Amino acid sequence: MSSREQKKLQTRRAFFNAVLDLCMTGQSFSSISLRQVTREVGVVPTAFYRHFDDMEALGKALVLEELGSTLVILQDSLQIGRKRSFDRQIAKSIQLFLQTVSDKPRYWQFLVSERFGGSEAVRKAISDLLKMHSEILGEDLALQPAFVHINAYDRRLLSEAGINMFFSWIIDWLELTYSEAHDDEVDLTEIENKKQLMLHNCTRQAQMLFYGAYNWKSSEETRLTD
Amino acid sequence: MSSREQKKLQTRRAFFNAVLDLCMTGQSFSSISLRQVTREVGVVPTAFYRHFDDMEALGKALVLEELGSTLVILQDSLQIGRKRSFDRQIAKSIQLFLQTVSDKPRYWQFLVSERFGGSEAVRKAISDLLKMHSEILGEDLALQPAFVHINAYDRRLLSEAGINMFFSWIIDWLELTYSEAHDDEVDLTEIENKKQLMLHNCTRQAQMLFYGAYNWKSSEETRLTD
DNA sequence: TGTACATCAGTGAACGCGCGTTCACTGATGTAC
DNA sequence: TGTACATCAGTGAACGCGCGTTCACTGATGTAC
Repeated sequence: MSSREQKKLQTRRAFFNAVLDLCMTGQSFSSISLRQVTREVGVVPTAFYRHFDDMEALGKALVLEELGSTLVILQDSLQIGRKRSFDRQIAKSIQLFLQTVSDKPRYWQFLVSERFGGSEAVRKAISDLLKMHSEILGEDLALQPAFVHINAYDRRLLSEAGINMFFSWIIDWLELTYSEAHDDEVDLTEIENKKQLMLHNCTRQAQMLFYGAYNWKSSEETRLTD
Repeated sequence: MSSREQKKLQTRRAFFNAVLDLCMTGQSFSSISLRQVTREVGVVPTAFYRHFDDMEALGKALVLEELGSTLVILQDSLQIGRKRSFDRQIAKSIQLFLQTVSDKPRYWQFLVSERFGGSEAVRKAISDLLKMHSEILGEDLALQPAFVHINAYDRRLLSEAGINMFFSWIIDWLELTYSEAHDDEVDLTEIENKKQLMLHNCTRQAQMLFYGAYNWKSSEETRLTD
């Protein structure tokens, strides 16, 4: 790759970073302006068009090129283990997942905030990403002895429900980790206690779901009407 | 109440309606402008300040005054019945819930899209609303024989997980009902089939969670670490 | 290797537009006598 | 009941500002000979 191409790619990544940083200030993607982004990157507004047609294209590219790899974490986290006891493994998985969320807060915050957000293109891109990953995750779940009795279709439903449950925790969890990083006057051990409590609550919620799956009979018909 | 006060209240409600209508066009609340709203209401931009300090205040008031009553539906829907058989009642509850979502699509779309959206005030207001309702719902669940063995704390966690699961379906469900209403060329029976399939999938996901709760032992300790 | 030309990421001025907010106003409704 | 004044929801002009997008440009990097 030529040094010119490298430089261009570097700027492109700077655009992605700028969007993520701006989203961390509390704004949603659809309320961020093209000029704000270029200001953050440190280029003139017109330079934007060397990389993307418009903000929608930038948002879509950000999801496709940067956030896909982030979701791979979900696979590792939700691979409810094969060696440990069932309930311990759930706890460990969630601890792992929340840790990776804390490690890359901007990625997860963006995914959650924009999943049902104002940009059609971004919404669609995230939705497709999640669909793909719940499929993969559904296959992974087959490896866990506790779930072998569930058929592929229902495993897919279980992984979808699991992902949605995991996603529902992210914003509250990130708020805790932010206050840990920024509010100097707050007692750090108090936040640590809150994090432990949240970890405990999340684990119990996940256990309810996965206990249900453990006791699941795929053969049983779902009766919809009277 | 004087006719002048009545007229003012009417305009205030018109502002709420305008926001909901604008949000149905695919925009997020934080990307809607004050002038857009007043245009939709049919008043001059300056009239806005007779009712709200700024857009944040409008958003917050909308949640507090209009959307709280919408969530009461959740109570009725998730009161996993006392007369029916367990699994049939789950199916019926979800059917009921999705029906009410279809009945007031603007309300639910706003709640879901703005729950993790760009306006701090709106986010907080929705979060508080949901917290309150999962508390009420947790108490309601005590009335279901299948859940009496779960302690209050865990019932609260269950209702929270249930609400989050229900919320995760809303956008996909609304997309289905929109295509039913607008895409004339699409086969209506095909959409009806998709809706039935989704109802089926949602029911199975909910059953996994509530089966887990049914088999739950509150006394069992949640072990967090190795 | 050296030269002459092509490419193209980033520049900077300019545009018309919708934005939030100010201000003094109007005229219908409400109130006091 | 009739009159004189107060209230206040909605008006309309005006403001400065940041926006997205256009255009002709610059100068470093890449390519052909």
